[in-house]
Amino acid sequence: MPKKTSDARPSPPPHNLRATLNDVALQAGVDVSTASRVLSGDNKQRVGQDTRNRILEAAKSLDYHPNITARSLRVAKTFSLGIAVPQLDNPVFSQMIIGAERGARERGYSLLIAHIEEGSSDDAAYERLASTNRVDGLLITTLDDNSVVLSAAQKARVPFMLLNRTGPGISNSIYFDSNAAARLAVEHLIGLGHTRIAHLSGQLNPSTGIGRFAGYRDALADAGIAFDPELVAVSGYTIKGGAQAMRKVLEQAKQRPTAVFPITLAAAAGAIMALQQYGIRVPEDLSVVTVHDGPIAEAMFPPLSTVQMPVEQMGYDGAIGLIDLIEGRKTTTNVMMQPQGLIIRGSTARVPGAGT
Amino acid sequence: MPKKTSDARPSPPPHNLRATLNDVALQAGVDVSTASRVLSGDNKQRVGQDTRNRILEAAKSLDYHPNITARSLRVAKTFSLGIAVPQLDNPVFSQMIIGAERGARERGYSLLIAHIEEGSSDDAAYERLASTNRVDGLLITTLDDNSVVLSAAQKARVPFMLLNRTGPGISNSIYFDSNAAARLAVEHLIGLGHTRIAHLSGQLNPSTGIGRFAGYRDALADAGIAFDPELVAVSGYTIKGGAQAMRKVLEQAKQRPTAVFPITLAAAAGAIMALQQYGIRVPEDLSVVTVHDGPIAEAMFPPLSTVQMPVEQMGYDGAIGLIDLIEGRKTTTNVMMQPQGLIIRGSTARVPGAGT
DNA sequence: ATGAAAGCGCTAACAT
DNA sequence: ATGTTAGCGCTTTCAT
Repeated sequence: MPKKTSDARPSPPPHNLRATLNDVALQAGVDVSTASRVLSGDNKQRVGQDTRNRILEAAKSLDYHPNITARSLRVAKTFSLGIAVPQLDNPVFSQMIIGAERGARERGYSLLIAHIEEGSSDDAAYERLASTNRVDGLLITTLDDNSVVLSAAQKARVPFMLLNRTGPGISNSIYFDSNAAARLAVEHLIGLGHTRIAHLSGQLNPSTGIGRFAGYRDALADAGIAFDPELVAVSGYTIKGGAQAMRKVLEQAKQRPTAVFPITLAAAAGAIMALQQYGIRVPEDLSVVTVHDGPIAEAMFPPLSTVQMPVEQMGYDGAIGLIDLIEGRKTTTNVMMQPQGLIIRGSTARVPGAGT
Repeated sequence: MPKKTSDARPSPPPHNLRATLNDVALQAGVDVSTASRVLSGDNKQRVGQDTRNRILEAAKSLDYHPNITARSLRVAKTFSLGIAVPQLDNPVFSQMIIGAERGARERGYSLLIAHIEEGSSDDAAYERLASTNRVDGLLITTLDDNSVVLSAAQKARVPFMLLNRTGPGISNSIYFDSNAAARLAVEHLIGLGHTRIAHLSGQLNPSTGIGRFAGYRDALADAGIAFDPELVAVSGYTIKGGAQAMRKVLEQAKQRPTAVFPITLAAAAGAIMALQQYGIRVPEDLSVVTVHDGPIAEAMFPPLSTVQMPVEQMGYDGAIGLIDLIEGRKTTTNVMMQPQGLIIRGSTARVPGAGT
């Protein structure tokens, strides 16, 4: 019985559409420019306390939300960041995204993701994001060598930031001290009395692969342990690669190692599979430690001892740094993050036959 | 010495800024509306072959890329989709995102992600995405009950699609036949001669939890195996929950089960950890099978037998369906996906003491 | 302190 | 088949 549209009703959306700044201005009895001054967030604009209140009130009563598209057009910024990842189902990248999303959100930006399909060139993903003017900046991650990505990023003509990598000529990156992380891992093994320590190494990526390998060698050298090339095999960054490399080491080494340091969580998972095939017990017969304390480290059996890697933090800092870049607060940021520590779980033990 | 700005130079970006439609029109000697007709993709616009070519050529020579923000403002669409996920480092969600991103991209949309922080209400994430007019539609995933999410989505006032869930009053969803998947898993065990089959069940989510539990009971009933409540414990969807539930079953059951069907990959990982603590061998003493063939299924020891779940496909179909909704080609889509099959790996074997 | 007016780059009537 | 015009919602000089 109550007529739906009677007289002055303060029903939030006046029409079916969303309220615009103009609607707010009308209702507050001011000009839209004044409303803008109040509502644009830039609250250092001088507006009378009284009018300001009226505008705020009107906005609330109309459930006003700025149309970010219009604002973007006007100020020539999209307020969004793009992140391109090669594999989404890799804890390193998902954690990075979590961090980046948080950073972006805190600064009022959105995060747009692009998945770089296996096989398609990286260029495609960056072009997609940047050339259509969808993003103000790019967060760049890659498994491959930097060169490809770099040229793609240049082409994009927006500021960009390299995540988990750096390199010559890179003016913006946030990366990890892989060398220090490797040392931490290997020194842990050495501290447990191990001397025959294998390494399953990376190859594709200079930054991670070389850094961790160097840390491994340095730690051995510092402890006066001779480097034995038979104890090293290239695993890359996959489970399968880890398993293959582990088998290779077991077969090529005249004297079996008592510990292994696989370059990543994935390689470690593969290594443990291989060990179990051989009937080698972890950690009784052989200790395993790796870098990156991702969620599956806890889920494996035995739970893996790992060096903590601030992956989410890298994503967060990357986003913040990129925004600083975009907004002109900085022109260059190269930050190396340190490993946060060692989490000792069940995969490492004293060298067999060493007493307590 | 060469003057920077001499006469007609075809250097791609005329100024430091990007070329606009106007630049293209100028260079082609046509009006911007004509250029728009050619370049807006809507190529069923009638434009003379000759002018069309000139415009295309000009666009290429200027390296023109449409400003999507301006287009968005004009047509009142953002050409982007939002997806809100509760956990990014869960293979279910990462695979869904991969699929959704692919679907969106194929249709010229971008995918914007929002991470629902633990503790913060889901509302916040949806509001963030939708109320600032950043997205044309929402892909909704949740671990919790639907009700919360639903109200949040309504508030968002954009079309939305539920992923991996459905419910009464939901007009758009794409979900999984959990019942059938559970049957497949349990029938596999029954086929191997098992009769004492435990189940680690969900609880939080009606759709997944109830469906899989029902499939478990149905499969038992069909095989004439009596349901034994002692063999069931609630695990939820985490590793820790899986381990606890497994322990509970082992302790409460008068006669130990010979097989277990944990509700998810995470629960299965936890269960296996618990079994290893008890010195129970998989699969010699006890078989394990679960649903969702995520990447860690292969990485575990023993590699897990699982029912394949089309997670990525759900993401893809969800995105496509949502876009159909947005563009008015459909008004309702409720699709139930079927399990794709059973992958038998090393975690299931014939019941102990049954001969070949 | 506030209003008037212009314009970001694009698309879509409405001419012609 | 192509040009003219208006305007999406907002911010930002420039006046007052």
